[in-house]
Amino acid sequence: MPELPEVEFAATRLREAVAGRVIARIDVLHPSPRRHLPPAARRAAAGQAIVRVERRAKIQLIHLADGAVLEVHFRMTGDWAFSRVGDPPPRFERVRIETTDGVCVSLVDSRAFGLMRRHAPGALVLPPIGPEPLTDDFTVAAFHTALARRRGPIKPALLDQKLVAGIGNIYASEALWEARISPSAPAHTVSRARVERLRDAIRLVLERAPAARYYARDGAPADGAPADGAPADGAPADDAWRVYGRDGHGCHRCAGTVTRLAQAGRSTFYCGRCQRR
DNA sequence: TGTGCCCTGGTA
DNA sequence: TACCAGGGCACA
Repeated sequence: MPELPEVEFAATRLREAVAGRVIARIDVLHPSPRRHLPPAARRAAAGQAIVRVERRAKIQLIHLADGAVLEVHFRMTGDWAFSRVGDPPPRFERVRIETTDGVCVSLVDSRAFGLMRRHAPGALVLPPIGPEPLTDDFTVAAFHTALARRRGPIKPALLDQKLVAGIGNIYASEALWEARISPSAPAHTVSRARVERLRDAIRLVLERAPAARYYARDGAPADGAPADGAPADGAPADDAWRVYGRDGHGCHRCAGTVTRLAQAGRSTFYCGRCQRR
């Protein structure tokens, strides 16, 4: 699941592949017009140079020379695949961007949850997004204040991008485990000291994540990723996570057992022995 | 604030 | 063959 480190890695690869090049054409290979660019948006983007690629939370923004912006969200299984025009298309290709000098960038997305849309020049509006967790903007004071306003359990709160940018279901479980906080703890009851621990834990799990661990779903390593690391089937190495997906296994820290819990329709994994409310 | 929906490959 | 996974959005 691409979370912040993986999206950062993807944006970097995209930047290196296409910055300065000119879009020749964009093809959509999935029938969902709501998720991908309609014909008028594709026509408008053709002929435009790509001037900049940036990332905000899990959103990638491709800035074009005319001021328009292509917004891309990988959701669950999206990734970039890079090739040359004329090469066979990668598996699960949903959108294909070709440049005038023959570079081909494919949005590959096995579950087709991903999103690409065009914002007209000057019309870019992003949803409210909280601070980037690896920057100085992510302060304990602001994080504590935001959590204090939440009445529900803390784990679903961490998934709220308005609270902090880029945390997904996996790293939410991992960070709470690192901070020894129960995912069921009411967000507003978590003390400032524990919020600080959680802030540090979020940074730890994000910084520890080797971005290259995220692999394209077609089984091939993402372009530019080292050959070592995760298995080629896209799954994380067995020991990649401290708690995520380890339901029924022993806690890595204490004698407890990892338990799965459903919160807001998402799986949460935690140790009931060393993670306290 | 919680639930259901989108979507489809992989798994039981 | 049915079910599960998940990010973000609309809705109750």
